[in-house]
Amino acid sequence: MYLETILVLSHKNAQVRSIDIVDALNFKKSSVSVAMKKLRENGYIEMDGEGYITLTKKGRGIAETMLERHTLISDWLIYLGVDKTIAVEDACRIEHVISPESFEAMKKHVEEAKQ
Amino acid sequence: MYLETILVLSHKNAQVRSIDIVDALNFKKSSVSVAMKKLRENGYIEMDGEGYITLTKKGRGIAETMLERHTLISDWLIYLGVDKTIAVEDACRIEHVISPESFEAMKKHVEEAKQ
DNA sequence: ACTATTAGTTAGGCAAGCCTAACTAATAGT
DNA sequence: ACTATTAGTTAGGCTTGCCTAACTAATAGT
Repeated sequence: MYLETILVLSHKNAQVRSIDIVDALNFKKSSVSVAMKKLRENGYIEMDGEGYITLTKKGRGIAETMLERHTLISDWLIYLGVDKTIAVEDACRIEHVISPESFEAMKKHVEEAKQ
Repeated sequence: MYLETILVLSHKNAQVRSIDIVDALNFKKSSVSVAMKKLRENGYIEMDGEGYITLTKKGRGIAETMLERHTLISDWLIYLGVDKTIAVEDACRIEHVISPESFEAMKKHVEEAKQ
């Protein structure tokens, strides 16, 4: 969730700080601060002296996986007629629980169905 | 999760006790005991003197919703070529996070696609 | 200079949902 | 009768992931 948000923010913002994540996710500063600490400790992100956040290779990989899942699942739900807001919320939750196998199968299916 | 398990067990077992749920879910007795207490307190199940469990109307409704979701999602993933074990595990998690809107859209799509 | 705002931190709380450990109570085996 | 097994309970622990509260430190407004 956090990694994906950082990736998305880095696309449109040039630089990403904790406060941007706070605004994006509507969480509290303290929650984000603690989460960033953990991501730092586990080597998913790096933070420079001014608090600017960059994804490590490891973190970027996960972020990209999540973003791909999110995009495909929400697009697909929207394509099926689901309201966009709901589709995005559902994709957000499904992307975290679906296995790589199921996602790949779904991806293949969606790509075929859309043609 | 628990309600759905109770419904499935009641189909094949005539009577359902906590221990049956322990075996079905591979949880510990204490976890199931605590969970049953909460379900009882919130009016989802009833337990008689011998510990036999029945779903209330409220509990049955939720159990049936979950089971329908579970069945449709896992069947669909299997249909897409996902290994059955993985499909069932994924369905288990997705059924709890998908909205009614998305599920209905998906159901419609799956029914059409299968013909 | 003084104050307000902004960014970030730590500490402690709380709920969910699992666990182990220690217990009661009833039934079954010999 | 005594013991082992089976079913169930309570208490307390742990992790995740959010929260509020109280704090530091730096920047901006007048």
